[in-house]
Amino acid sequence: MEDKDRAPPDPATAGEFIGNSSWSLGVDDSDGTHFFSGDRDRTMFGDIGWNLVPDQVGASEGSLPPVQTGSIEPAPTSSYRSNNQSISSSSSEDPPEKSTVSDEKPPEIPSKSKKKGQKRIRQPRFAFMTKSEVDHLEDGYRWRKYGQKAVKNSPFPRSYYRCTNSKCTVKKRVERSCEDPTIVVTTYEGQHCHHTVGYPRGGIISHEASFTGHFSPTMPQFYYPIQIPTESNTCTTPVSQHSQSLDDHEAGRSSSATMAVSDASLPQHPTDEGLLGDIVPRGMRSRDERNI
DNA sequence: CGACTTTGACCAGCGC
DNA sequence: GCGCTGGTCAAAGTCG
Repeated sequence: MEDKDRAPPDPATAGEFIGNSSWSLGVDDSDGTHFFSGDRDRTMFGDIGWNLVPDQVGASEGSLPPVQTGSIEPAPTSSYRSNNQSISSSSSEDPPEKSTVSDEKPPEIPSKSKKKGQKRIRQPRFAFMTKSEVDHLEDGYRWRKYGQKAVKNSPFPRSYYRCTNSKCTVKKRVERSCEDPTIVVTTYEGQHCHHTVGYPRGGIISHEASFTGHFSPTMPQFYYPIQIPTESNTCTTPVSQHSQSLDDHEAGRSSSATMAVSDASLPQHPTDEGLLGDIVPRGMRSRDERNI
């Protein structure tokens, strides 16, 4: 088990983002979900929630802070199991500086206490799609699977994970696109109130880590969004329109790999402010970058 | 032995 | 009200 945390990041498990160089932002009215859209390259992600890393405690309790801030830190890597199939992400259980979600306990979620009459509180959600052959992408945190369900109109089951940190209420949902089985859709809910397991051994970080709770400018790359239309729930990942471009890029690749579109390599990006700018205040970014 | 996964059952929300 | 579906629980099993 220890080996898991020490193993070098596995590109295959890290997955590959499906990205683009042109994108737009839309909103899915079904549940206040925001989706980024784009049309090229590999990285793709959509904001299925209201924010990424709400700074204030309780922000996730329904309120939707317009700006997200949060702790930014070196992202981690994780580990993988020997069979290379069931990968668990490593994570740091220690919250050295719970600066952002500190003082108070994380928002209480009636997860375990499924008491009658108690309404489920939705946490901010953020989803992205990754081209990967493995379902569970590593993101620097450790997750415990607590459920799996067959999804309507999809041949692929959906897995439910919870952060192993007892104080952390973050959950994530992993499922494969019904239209493009090579694409894994990961949806995060909530925000981590702790740091990741540690710094990446090998320097490769999964994209997930950067969005789950600690948008990390330390990572040399950012990802560009693609549209994740969600007209209906029949298929959470209608990525067909992207498949082609993806395939083009993926041609020749045997499997998924951690792939990031670095700022530098994205000339057409809306600006490196783009998504990042919407999420992490410039000041914070620079500050953290200095910590690299 | 502890951590994690699997899996069936249960519960709540939602649409009809 | 009823049925469907998503989400969660928790016991049992697996693995290192």
